[in-house]
Amino acid sequence: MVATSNSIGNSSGGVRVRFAPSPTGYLHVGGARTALFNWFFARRQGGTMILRVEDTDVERNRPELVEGILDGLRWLGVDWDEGPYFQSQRLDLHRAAAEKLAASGAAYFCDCPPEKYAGGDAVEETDDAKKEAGPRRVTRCACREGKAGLSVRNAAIRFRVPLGTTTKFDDAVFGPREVANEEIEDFVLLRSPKDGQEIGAPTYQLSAVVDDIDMRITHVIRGSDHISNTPKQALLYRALGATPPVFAHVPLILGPDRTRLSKRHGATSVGSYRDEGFLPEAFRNFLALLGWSPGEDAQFLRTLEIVARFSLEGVSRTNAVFDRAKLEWFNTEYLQKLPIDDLLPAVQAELERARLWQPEWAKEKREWFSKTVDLLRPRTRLLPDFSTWARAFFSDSFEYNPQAREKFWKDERLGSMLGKLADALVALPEWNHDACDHVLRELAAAEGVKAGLLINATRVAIVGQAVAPPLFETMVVLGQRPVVNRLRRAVEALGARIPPGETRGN
RNA sequence: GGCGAUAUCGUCUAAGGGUUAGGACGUAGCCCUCUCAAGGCUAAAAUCCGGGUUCGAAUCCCGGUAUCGCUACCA
Repeated sequence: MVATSNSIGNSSGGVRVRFAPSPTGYLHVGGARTALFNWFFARRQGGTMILRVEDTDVERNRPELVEGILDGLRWLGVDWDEGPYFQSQRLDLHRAAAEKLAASGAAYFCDCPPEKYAGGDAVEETDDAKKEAGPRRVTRCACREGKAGLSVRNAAIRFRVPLGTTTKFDDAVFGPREVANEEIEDFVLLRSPKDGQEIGAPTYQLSAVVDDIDMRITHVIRGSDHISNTPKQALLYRALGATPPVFAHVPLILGPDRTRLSKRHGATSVGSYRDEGFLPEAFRNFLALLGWSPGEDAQFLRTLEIVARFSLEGVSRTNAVFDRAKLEWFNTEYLQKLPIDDLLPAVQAELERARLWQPEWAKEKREWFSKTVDLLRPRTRLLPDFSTWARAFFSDSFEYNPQAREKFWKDERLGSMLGKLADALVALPEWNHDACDHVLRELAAAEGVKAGLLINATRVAIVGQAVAPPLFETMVVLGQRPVVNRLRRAVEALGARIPPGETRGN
């Protein structure tokens, strides 16, 4: 066992999983999916979710990024029961483990230059001749057998991989695996001390295993890029006297060109999807189905349903391409199908962001707000649509969409007709769908034009868009006074379009 | 180069010896219609290649190919 003095973890059994990001960048979609799978599994099993920040790489760490990663997780709806723990604060535990391994002979001091190991095909430090012949072997240097004159003071500690045998582990996704130990290099546990340092820094392999043991992790769910590291870790577990956890490697997420998802493919950070106005639950649903299948045809799965069905058996072994079009489809599904009360807070946040929000919409005019959002949502794709495309529903200050004017304000008679429509509407004693419908169609008949001409022109006049909900429902939520005012404003806009004294051809 | 994994419509996937190989996204068309969506209907679209095993293979085995991963004193 590892030192228990500053041990974490409780004594109760049950599933314990962790998400362990390193703060070298933002939370990206691959990490988010890994976090999500851990979380689904923990929640499904009634287990414990632990967050651990793997910040052992002093060179690349950016501590200021940690908060952003946590924000991304919170937005995703991934919560954790323990942590965040920081590996940088647990170095003593890791070092103690390395020294213990060195003392027991499971590890050894090595002062060879790193370049010797990099590239990995130095057969033996002595003869170059053998490089050409035969299959390449993993580097084993003389330090392994106790090199003479070795200065322990500035040496690294390497794990002494036991030769002549094989290392096995079971993967819940990929099945049983076995590798010959000859293929496993004597990886570094503790880096050589930097100038002025008393003792070196632990590596990922060491820290991860020591912490997983100490935190009593039962299931390591992580990206399949770690599958090749796993034999090393299995070896470490045993050398430290611990039983390896269940490993579950989930396939990687690829860009449309089938290479690993990266900045080149555009937005890869979770934050950018939040900023674009995706709903977290839609994003979760999309990510859940990338590399996992419930085994039936269901696509639209609320989070609770996913948790209820999640199992490691359903995880795929094939890397998956991130398909933005499908993500957008999920978002429109949620925009349309969510119980309206679940959607309202998200729309409110969007309107607040756009400085369009009126507090009364959450109080005495809540009913109106709910109806309006419900009317708008079938035509929205992203949250900002509510404050841009649908701006006229929440503000008197809006502009006429140029394409809409072009398309529906062509007819020269429109100026006078919209004026007459305003006059007729202002006289209406009751403001409802049928009354508006009746007035407009009467006018169209009297003018000898199709109702559609007037309907489309009116739509542009009152909401500024060519695309909007059905007109009479729109008029009802907007209200009588605003509709009349907007029609009169449109009459002016239409009049201004044609300079006085000038006739216009077709 | 070495080691490993993976391979079903363009994409995500279902089927794990016997199915017209199913669903979803996207695409195309039709219906609906006051715009545009939504919705409904329809269509095109796949078992990487080659060998085996078997009465029968997408499914099991072998080889090839492709892709991805690892091959750091990064994580």
